[in-house]
Amino acid sequence: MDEQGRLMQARGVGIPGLPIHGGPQTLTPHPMHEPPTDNGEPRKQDIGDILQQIMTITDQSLDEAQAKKHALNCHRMKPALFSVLCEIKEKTGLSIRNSQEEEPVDPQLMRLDNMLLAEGVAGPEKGGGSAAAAAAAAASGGVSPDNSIEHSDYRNKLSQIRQIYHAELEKYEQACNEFTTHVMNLLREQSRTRPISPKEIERMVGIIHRKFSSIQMQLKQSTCEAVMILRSRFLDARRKRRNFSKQATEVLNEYFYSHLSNPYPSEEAKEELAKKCSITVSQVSNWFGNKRIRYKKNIGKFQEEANIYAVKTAVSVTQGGHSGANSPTTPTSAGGVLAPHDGPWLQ
DNA sequence: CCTAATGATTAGTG
DNA sequence: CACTAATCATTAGG
Repeated sequence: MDEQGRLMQARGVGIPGLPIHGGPQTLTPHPMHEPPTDNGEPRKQDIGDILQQIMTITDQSLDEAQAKKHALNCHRMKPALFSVLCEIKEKTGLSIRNSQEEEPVDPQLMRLDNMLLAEGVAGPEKGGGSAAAAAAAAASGGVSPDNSIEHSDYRNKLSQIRQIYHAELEKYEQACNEFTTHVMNLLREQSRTRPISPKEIERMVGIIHRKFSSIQMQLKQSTCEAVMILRSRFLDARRKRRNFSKQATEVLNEYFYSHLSNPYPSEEAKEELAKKCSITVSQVSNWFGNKRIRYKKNIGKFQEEANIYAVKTAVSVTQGGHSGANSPTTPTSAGGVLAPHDGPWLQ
C-alpha cells in the first residue's frame, strides 16, 4: 500500500530533473547529474514546495485554493517553471500523438471539390460558372440541347444552389474563425494559470480546423447531391421531354415521306434539317430512327399522314424515277393508297 | 384516370 | 459509328 502510494505520487510529479520533496524524508533523491552547486539545495526545496502546493490544491476549499492560486501565480519562479513544464509536455508527447500531420488530402473531398468545380458551383463568379456548367453538361451528357428556355431555368436553380452553398461556406468560415480566436484567447488566458506551450495552441487550432473542414465536407456533399438531383431533373431530357414544334415535325415529315423509299438522310441533310427545325442533329437522328421503326411496324396507321405529305414530290432519291407523272392533285383523290412497297429498308 | 403519341435511351448487331 | 428494336418517361387528349 505504502509503496503504491509512493508510486502514484511519483507518477504524478516524478519528473526527471525535478526532484521531489513530497515523500518521506528518507527518500531524498539525489540525481547524479545535478550540478553540485552550493545553493542548489534551497532552490530544490523551493521548487519542491511549489509542486507540493500545486498537487494539494485540489484538496482544498475553493476560497483557500483561490488564495493559494493567486500566490502561486505571482511567484517569481512561475514563468520558468511553466516553460519547463511546457517543454516536458512536448517531449513526453502528452498532448501530441493525434497529429498525423499532412493528412493525405482525403480523396473523397478531392472528388467533391472537383465535381463542384466542374458544375460551376465552386469556381469563379457567374459568367464562368454557367459556362463551366454548360461545358460539363455537354461533356458528360453527350447531348447538350441548347434549348435555352428550360436551360435558363436550370441555370437559375443552379445559381440558387451556388448562392446557398457560398453563404453556408462563408458562415462556416466565419464560425470557424470565431471559434478559433475564442479558443486561442481562452488558452492564452489559461496559460497564465497552467502551462500551455505555443505548439499546443497551434495543434488545437489544427484540430478545430479539421473538425470544421469535415463539416464543410458535409456541406459539399449535400450540395453535390442537390446538383445531381437538379441535373437529373432538368438535363435528363428523358424527364423533361418537349414535343417538337408543329413546324419542325412538318419539316421532318416532309423529308421522310418525300424520301420514303430511302428515308436515311445523310449527315449534311441531317444538319440542314436540324438547323431548319432548331433541334440538334442527334434529335434528327432520333426522330428518323423512331419514325422508320414506327412506320414499318404499322404502315397502315401512317397512310393518311403519308398522303398529306406526299404532295411534295420526291426530288432526287437514289434512283427512283418512277413517280415522275405524279401530279399533286387534291388530297381527296388519294383514296388509292400511295404504294411505299418499294422500300428496300423494309426488308 | 387511362391510353396513344412521342422523344430519348439502351442493348444488340454489323 | 449508324442503325434496329425494345423500352422508358413524359406529354397530349379522350
